[in-house]
Amino acid sequence: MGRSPCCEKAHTNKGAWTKEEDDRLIAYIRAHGEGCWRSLPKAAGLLRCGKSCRLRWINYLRPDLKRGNFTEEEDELIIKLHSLLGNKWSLIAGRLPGRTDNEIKNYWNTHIRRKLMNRGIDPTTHRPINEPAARDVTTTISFAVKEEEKVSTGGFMISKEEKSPVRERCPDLNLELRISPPMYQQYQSDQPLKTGMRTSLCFSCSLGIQKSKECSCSDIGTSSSSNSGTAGYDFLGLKAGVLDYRSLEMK
DNA sequence: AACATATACAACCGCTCATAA
DNA sequence: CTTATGAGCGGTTGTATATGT
Repeated sequence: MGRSPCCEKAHTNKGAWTKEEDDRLIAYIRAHGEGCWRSLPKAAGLLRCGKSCRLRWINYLRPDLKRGNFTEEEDELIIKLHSLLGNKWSLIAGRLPGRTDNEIKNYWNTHIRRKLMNRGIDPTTHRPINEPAARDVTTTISFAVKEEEKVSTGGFMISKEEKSPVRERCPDLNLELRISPPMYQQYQSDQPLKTGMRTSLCFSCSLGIQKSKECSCSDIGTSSSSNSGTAGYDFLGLKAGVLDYRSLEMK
């Protein structure tokens, strides 16, 4: 079966873009907007693959790009976000206006990795390089306001919880981020459910994205129709204004 | 000055995901 | 449900430039 190639490779240019190609692409997008990348090259008179056009536009030609050196604040934010999100460059880029995923990825690989190594920190795990076998500590994103150790990380609140004696097999490989809706746990554990209170949420709602079509719980609970779009949990601190989840989406 | 090596970053490739037919 | 397609993402490569010998 397989799939057809994204473009006719035999008749496409590769490598660095020329000024003329850039101008053509800019002019076309100004006139028609971003749209179907596959058909764009032909329509714009470019001998380029659609993917190549998209990349060129997103990474270089977009008018809202910042360019220039990264500031110290951006460095630190990237480090914090990377410790939370891993190599999710597009998500990280979503928190840095004017920066692209490709730019951040390159910057990470060329600058920040070395910077962390010099600090004695493993850039992959964000732990001290010489730290003996990792302790059984799991990083949990929690939105509950509890009086426990919290680290503010670019808007996220991170708590470190010491786990039970049950040890995981490969603690070094445990890079998961546990996202736990705290109120749900609270309801389960120590509060009798009030009448009409939501007992469970579909995944969409638990992420704070209530899609009316797929949502299986929109008819229960207390969320009114007026705010159903943002009902559900305060995912990544959305409601608290700590982090706007929607802004994590790309560009 | 000439060459070797390191660095930075633009661009490509292959894959996954979402969606429409 | 299956398949085809387009878009997007992350890893990797290629090349221009900087630096060292």
